[in-house]
Amino acid sequence: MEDLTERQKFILSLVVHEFTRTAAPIGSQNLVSQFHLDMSSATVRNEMAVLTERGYLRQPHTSAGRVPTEEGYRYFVGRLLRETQLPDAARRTIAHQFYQSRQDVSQWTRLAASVLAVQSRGASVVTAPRTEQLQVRHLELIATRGRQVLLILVLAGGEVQQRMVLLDEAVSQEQLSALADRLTRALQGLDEASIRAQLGQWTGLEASVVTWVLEELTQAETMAGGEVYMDGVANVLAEPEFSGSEDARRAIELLERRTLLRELLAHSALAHDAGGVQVVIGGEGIWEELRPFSMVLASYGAPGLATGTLGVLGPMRMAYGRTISTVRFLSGLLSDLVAETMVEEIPGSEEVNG
Amino acid sequence: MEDLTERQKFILSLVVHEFTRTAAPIGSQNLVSQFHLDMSSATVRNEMAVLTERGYLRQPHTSAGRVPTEEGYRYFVGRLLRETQLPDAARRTIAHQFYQSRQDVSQWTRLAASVLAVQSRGASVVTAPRTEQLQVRHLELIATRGRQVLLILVLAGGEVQQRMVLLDEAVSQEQLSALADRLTRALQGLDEASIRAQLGQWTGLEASVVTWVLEELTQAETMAGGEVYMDGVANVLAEPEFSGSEDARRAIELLERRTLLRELLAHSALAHDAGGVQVVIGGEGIWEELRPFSMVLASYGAPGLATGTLGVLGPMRMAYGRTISTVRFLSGLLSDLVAETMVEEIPGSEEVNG
DNA sequence: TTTTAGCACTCTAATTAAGAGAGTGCTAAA
DNA sequence: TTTAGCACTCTCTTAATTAGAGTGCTAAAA
Repeated sequence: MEDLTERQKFILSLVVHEFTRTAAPIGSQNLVSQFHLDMSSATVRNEMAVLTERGYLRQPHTSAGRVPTEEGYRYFVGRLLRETQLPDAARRTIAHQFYQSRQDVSQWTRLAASVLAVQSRGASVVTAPRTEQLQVRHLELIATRGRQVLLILVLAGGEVQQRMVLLDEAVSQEQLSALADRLTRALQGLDEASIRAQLGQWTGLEASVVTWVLEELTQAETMAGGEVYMDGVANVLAEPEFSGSEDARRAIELLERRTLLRELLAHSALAHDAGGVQVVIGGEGIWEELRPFSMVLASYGAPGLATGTLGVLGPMRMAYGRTISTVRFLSGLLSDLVAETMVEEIPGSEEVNG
Repeated sequence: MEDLTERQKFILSLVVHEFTRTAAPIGSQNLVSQFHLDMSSATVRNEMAVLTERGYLRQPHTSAGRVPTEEGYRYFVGRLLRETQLPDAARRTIAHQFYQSRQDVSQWTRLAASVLAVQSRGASVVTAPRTEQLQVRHLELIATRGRQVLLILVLAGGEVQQRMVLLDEAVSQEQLSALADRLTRALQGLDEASIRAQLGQWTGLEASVVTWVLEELTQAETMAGGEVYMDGVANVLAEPEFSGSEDARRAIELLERRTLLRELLAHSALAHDAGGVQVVIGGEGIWEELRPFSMVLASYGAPGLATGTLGVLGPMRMAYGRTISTVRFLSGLLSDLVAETMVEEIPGSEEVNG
């Protein structure tokens, strides 16, 4: 099948833009007067007929204007949308906000969710950065009261896990510190499997602590994705097509399940890829609950170090241009922050010794 | 003004219950046949007229059934609702779930939000437990790469703050550990003000670290309330009176602001208190956005140790009985967990020394 | 004095009918 | 290839009608 003519592409773009703005079907007349096109409405109608036949537009009913189909949006995003950058002013403002909360990783994700929600006017979801490879970097035991001890486990990548444990007998802080030091040296750089393999070499109190460390690693593993921050859920409800529909409720349920991003990325091959940013339009036939929605998502972070995901859920008629550029910008910004701030390879950490 | 007769109270209860169930105005006929009352609809009508005059019921329009007013709900919650307990089975199930994630504080709050949302069929908000008095318990410095060091600050109460800092020059892990140990001894049990008072006595690297600790304390202070977990937002949208109304969107916006619980508790004197559980009905004339909603909330934790808040947002016609008993039960459960697991007074922590 | 049957009255929500408006596809001319 | 003209289609709005639920009042019964 031959490609669309330039004029057809142009009209498709106009319909997508206008529908994004008004959420109402677009008629030929409307389009001509709105954009002062130097062709007649009949010509536009003919082109629209072609676009409809090709499956890029559809009519809600015989005598209504046109609305983009899922395929129409895909064509638009994949071939008509030119790469845009976030305005410089916006970039600077956002970067400044992040600069101010540079020290606190958990703030990033919250801030990213907030910025994303505001810029895209959709619901945003951001997962905290975390290492895929869960290795022990450091552990610490802190006496609290009697036999209760706080176990702090720092993973490669800087993630900190904490847990209260109950010893068989009371142990002084000095002894705990020495024990933690010994175990840190022994376990540093090891992942769950390696530690499990040498579990037999420990006895008594040490064995207990190592077991707890293993449990903590397992739990960190299964928690897969870590903290999830959401923002702008109310934005979705503000869209006219969702006010008072079941769709919005189901979408929010989906977001609340917290597994959505992971599932989507697992199937990411299916989505359209716009320079590292994935666009999932209308659930791509796989996620039935997402049918009236689109999602724009991207991973961020440094591979092998720590990675996370950020995404936006919005109506299918979302402003893809702005949303994609925001997601791309934030993804880059967060990647930089991860690279700057996160812990790097363990062997090199002792480069200055004594 | 003399009090309501028993029969009037009874009818008010029935109206509240029935309206909670159906969300439609309740007529006298309806009520008689529904509950096989041994009085005529005319009698019920007369009593309803009294209740309406007293301000406990109202009619959406002249020829409609009755609906409880805010005052009606207040009377119901305050004087008619008898204290109920969550069924034993439910209590056991919930306690078991918490038992399984006993070790991880951040899991509690998430789990509490989930349980609360399911049981109350509303939107739940839970803040993580935290100490009001921010005192240093322990600090740790972990070398990562070059001059980058991970500063871990454990507060009294067990809360852990982490932060990446950049030293002026590279320092070995041994030196960092010694430094952390020195500073832990010096700062242990002190709050922000005390540390700030003796800031002058530190110099060089130590002064830097102490400054970072102070910054971290300040930040922990301003974050007031710590992490906020939400669940069941979609439940609110499922209620018939909110499907397709602005109200639901505004309520969700309110929840997303994350300051709601704090504001509500600050005014808690205004709300009705049902055995430690606060019930805020229809915004109590203060929170305009909450007008069509009610909230049931409670604090939990051990005073002076660590406290948090949990609450439910639902329609004004929510099932107060079940919601209140769930909130009360969870509040108790979380309090127990905090008391069991959290760190206690610092001076006693060295009871077994060497 | 309290309760209840009877009844006229009121207001909403659902149903139907009519018409305006927007937009289309087709035909034939430019 | 484009465009003016036109009949046609379908939805959305408005108005009118009706069915139904529920009320308040009155007068009789308990």
